[in-house]
Amino acid sequence: MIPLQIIREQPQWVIERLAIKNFDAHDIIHQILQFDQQRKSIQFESDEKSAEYKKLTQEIGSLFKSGQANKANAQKEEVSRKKEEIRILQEKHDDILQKLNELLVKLPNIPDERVPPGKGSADNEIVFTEGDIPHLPEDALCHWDLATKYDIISFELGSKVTGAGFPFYKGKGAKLQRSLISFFLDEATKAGYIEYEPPLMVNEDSAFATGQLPDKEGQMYYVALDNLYLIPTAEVPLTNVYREEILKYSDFPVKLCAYSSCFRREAGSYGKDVRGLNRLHQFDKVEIVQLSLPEQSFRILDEMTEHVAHLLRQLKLPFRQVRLCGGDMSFTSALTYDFEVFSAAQQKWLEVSSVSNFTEFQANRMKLRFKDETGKTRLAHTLNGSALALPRIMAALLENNQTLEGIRIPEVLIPYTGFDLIP
RNA sequence: GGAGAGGUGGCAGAGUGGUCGAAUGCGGCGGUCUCGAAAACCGUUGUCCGUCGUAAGAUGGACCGGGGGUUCGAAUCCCCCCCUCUCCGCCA
Repeated sequence: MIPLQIIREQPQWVIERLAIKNFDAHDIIHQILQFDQQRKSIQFESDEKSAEYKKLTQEIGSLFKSGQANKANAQKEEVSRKKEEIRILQEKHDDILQKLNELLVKLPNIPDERVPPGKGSADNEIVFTEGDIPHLPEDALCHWDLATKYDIISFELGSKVTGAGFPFYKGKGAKLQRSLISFFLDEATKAGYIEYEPPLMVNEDSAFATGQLPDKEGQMYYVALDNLYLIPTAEVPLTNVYREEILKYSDFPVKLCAYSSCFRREAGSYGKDVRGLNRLHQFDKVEIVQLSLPEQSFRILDEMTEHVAHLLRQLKLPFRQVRLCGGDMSFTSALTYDFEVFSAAQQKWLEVSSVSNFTEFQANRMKLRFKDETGKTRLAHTLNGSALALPRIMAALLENNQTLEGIRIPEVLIPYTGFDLIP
């Protein structure tokens, strides 16, 4: 949620910035300003009446105390009238406030100056590409075929037991998966992130705070009986750890990480892109989250992308860093870098990480604040990144490392797997 | 799931209808004292939204788990929900 203050002070600027996200905010902003004015004047009126009302009730109190019950009773009628007036004003006020909030919630975060304009992924900017693209023989297999050949992942079993998009990992495939998780968590911990094991379901407030609700309601699995949502990413529970908190200046930076399964309905995704591990309903991910001082958040964003790049280097996967354009970035983000690895058999770049600075957008929703040096309460900034999402890493590892003898395991993972080859 | 107890300021903890945003203690911050520190003493110490003000600040309103109700008046009484604790049941 964009702080109302910003909209009041520079509405035109907000409209211009949001245009980068292909969002026409003109009407909404004007309505917001109108409602804001109305709300304030109603509050002024209501506050004045409340003050009078309070005084009257206190007078009645002291009249009763001094035994002047008759006088007191005589005043009751006027108090009731006042009370009714206040009630009506309150109702109006709350009604406008609700409308105002409904509009505010519709506005996406303001994109940073570096965000390029554009409609979709074709307009993203490649920041750099790194690593050698392996040259596979003609008969190289895609990961879904390798999965079957080496009996390490079963999509059929997943379909039978649950449904499409819920694969089983098996034997060395399962071990490799677990090794990647451990490796990623160890790297995050080394980098100073505190490890959490979060709940896999969250309540409505949490889902709202990070921006999943009301916007992406249909993307989450919902447990109706208990009114809980399965998390689409550990970002949700992790960032919500600090919901409604006021941090001290010295608490920063706050760094958290977590491994979790992630659940996404992916309604509306079909076709080639969803083949194999490319797009799943349930997948594993290690997530890093930071809370930062506003002045430092973009520097921290760089620190986080560097962390991700370092992971990919260690896994010896060819990758590129991409700066998302306005049309491709998320509702909540101010600046996002994606990382894509090259999956050599599919001949495709696959997104394995998305690192974003949400500036004060999430913090505003969740009232995550801090006291600055002068003692003033301000909104913190929140950031997060995948470090990393497992399935596509797995896909690229299988495809890129296939040899006649089997799948080679990257060196950094061998201490975790205990084997260097899936034969 | 059943029975009971309870949710008050950063923490502990008083407050059971009126002047309570809320005693007191601890902690935090500022000061006195000190070579310095501790102790002692003094002062200060919540959040949100208005109004006035460039600002510092002044001032009004709201908030005692959340929502609703009773009453001229509610932290205090009633109802619903959420959460915590104790006991019983069930169980990885």
